[in-house]
Amino acid sequence: MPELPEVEGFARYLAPRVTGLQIRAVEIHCLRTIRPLPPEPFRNSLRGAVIAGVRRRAKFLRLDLAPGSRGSAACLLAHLGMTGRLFVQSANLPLPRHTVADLDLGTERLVFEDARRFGRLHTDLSVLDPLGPEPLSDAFPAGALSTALRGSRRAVKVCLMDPGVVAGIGNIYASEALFRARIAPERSAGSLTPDECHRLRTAIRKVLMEAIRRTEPHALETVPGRESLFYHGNAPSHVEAPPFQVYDRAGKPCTACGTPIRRIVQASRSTFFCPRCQAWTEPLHAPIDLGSPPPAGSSHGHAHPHPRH
DNA sequence: ATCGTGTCCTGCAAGC
DNA sequence: TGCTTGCAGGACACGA
Repeated sequence: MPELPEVEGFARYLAPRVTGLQIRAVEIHCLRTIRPLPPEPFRNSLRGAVIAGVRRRAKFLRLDLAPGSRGSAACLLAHLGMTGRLFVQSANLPLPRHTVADLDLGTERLVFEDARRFGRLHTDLSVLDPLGPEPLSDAFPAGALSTALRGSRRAVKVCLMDPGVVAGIGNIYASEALFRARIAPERSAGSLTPDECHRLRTAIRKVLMEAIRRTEPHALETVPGRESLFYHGNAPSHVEAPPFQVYDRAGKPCTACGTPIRRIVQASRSTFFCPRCQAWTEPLHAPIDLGSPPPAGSSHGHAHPHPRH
């Protein structure tokens, strides 16, 4: 699944390859991908436009279109969903099996491949409006996180995955950041102290920056003709597994203390954590059941007394 | 207003 | 071997 670091990798890979090229035609192979627009206005708004640059916002890839060029759209936004890839291949090569859309750029073709079809294409910038601060930007100051979490009774892990709180943190890096910050994922977001918020913010930036450094552009380049995905869980066998400390490591020893990593389910998503390093320091609560997710409607609220008061 | 859950979708792995 | 089942996940819709 492409998370923020992978999307950043795509932006860096694509920018030098498509900037300055004109979109001659747009092919939509899966209508779902461009919902809710009907396909014709979508195609027309892009046809003739010249790509002025590529950048990332949250997990969106943003292809800016030159203002003076034909086409009414200001930009093309791509969200890769779970299995999306955006890459350039020679126009005379056959399209991959799961191509959902492609742009004719002359001798090159920009291909959007997406096996599970969770990805989306937009020309409407307003989809970016509800997004919270960019975790790696200066607009994510130390106080921003504590302000966003204050008063929330939701679990901090669930809050981190809310794009309105911080943009672009997915399931993998939410678990990884909480481990780095040594904060239990089930803690209510509003119960975090300013110091814990500061630690969490530092951890978020650290895990994301390290992952961006790991993302190898040439791994994105070798895409045409390759069916397998390079994301976690689908990487070719010669690619080293990402050095996650807790994600997908249930039952394996914690890299810091050796305690088996535990998996729980929060908001229908897997959460991984070390029960010792991320020990719950709030007032007494019922022990967490080992290995199995908490029963639906469990007494979560009762088990965690109000912090303070 | 806030929060939790179900839905979309398909490839893969596990179990029978 | 071949089938069924469950799981993975971001964003969004919807109900409590």
